[in-house]
Amino acid sequence: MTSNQSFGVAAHRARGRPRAVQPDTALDEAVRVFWSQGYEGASVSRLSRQMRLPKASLYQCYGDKEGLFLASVSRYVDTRLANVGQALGPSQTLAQDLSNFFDAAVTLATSDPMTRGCLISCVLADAAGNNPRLRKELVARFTALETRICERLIVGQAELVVTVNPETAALMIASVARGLMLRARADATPNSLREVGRLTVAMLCRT
Amino acid sequence: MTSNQSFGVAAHRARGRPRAVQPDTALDEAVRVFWSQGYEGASVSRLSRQMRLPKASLYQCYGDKEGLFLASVSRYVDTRLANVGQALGPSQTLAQDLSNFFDAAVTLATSDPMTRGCLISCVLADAAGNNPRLRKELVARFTALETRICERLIVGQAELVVTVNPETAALMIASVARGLMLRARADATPNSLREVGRLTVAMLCRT
DNA sequence: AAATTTATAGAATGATCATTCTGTAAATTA
DNA sequence: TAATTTACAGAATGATCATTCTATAAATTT
Repeated sequence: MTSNQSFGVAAHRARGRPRAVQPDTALDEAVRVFWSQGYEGASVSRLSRQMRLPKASLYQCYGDKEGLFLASVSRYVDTRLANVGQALGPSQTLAQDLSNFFDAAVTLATSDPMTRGCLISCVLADAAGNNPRLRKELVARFTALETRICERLIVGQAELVVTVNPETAALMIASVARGLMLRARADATPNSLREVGRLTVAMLCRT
Repeated sequence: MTSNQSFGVAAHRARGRPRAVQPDTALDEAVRVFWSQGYEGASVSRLSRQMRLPKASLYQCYGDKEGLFLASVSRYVDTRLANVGQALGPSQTLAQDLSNFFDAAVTLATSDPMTRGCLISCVLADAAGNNPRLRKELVARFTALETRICERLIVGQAELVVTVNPETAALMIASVARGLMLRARADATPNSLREVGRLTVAMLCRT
């Protein structure tokens, strides 16, 4: 009994020779290559080899290197950053949710020495310097996180120490998180970074 | 009456044909190229052209591209980051010095649209992913700032809201500053970033 | 003035870059 | 089974990469 390979219930298999690897699995490898090598530093040859996807198929799927990178960023957001955002809840107190948020970010940025830091804060931010499309992508990703944090702050506004502007506080929290991602790129210990998260929460929330 | 070209009073001019451009002037241009293009994204041909320094002279001076980049980072620290660190004083209250520090960082990161963000936080951090020497440089530059902030906090410890660990607070302040640099890379307005600095200071210092 | 020294301008080099092409393999459809 | 469709494996392409070489220019020293 063969599986239907995640197609819909009544879907037929696509015509032609099937792919040797699942596109999502291949993208996970692309994420790792870009994350460690940077956008310009990652060669298509290396990407193709590590993804185990032939160059012709790679260009068929993603158009060009920039398209592959943008797909990798999306995959990274969906698979690696998803639980960082989910930690914001609201599920517990604001202080607890924010602590979980920082802890999840630190764990993501420090768990694998080959992929330290954050694909967005460390790699996309560099590539955004001279590439309008990548800069637009960076703006979108940054704004999305700030909006998410801001909404959580508004829900729990009574738990904030003083009447701060939620938008400014959200940008401040996002800035701390991004600073931690950067610091993780440079051999910081997870514990030292977690302490920064705890301090930030302690200063923002009522005891 | 010819100047002695910034050599010592009794120094003789060096033998051989003199350079067409001052090395420091050339380095300022290299800083701009790396800052906007990234380390891997900046080609030696472009660097040579924009520095108006022939490739042969470039290699004679700096060894290779990595050496030129490290020299550019040093130049950037000395010329662009100097006043950011100096803003920490101590010259006024802790709150005022920290505010000036954040403001100087924001001004640096937003004043020229061709060179948004920070050469260290946005460019060196990316290149540090797979290059041990550049990672070591990143660690050194990051640590230097944190040490500088920590010393300032210890001097003004009485002005902090509560008894916080100065090292953790220093890392937190540095993280906010780096997060602001990243956000500046993505079209943030100077004012929104300055507000984050003000909020951070307000939370850390006694009114 | 002749010899020496260093920089210049730009061509040359070999490697690697992103991208495309060629021929074959593996699937579906008729 | 024959025709069609899509992917595979890897060579080919032309551009660009970092780096070096060649020949000449501009300075100092003797």
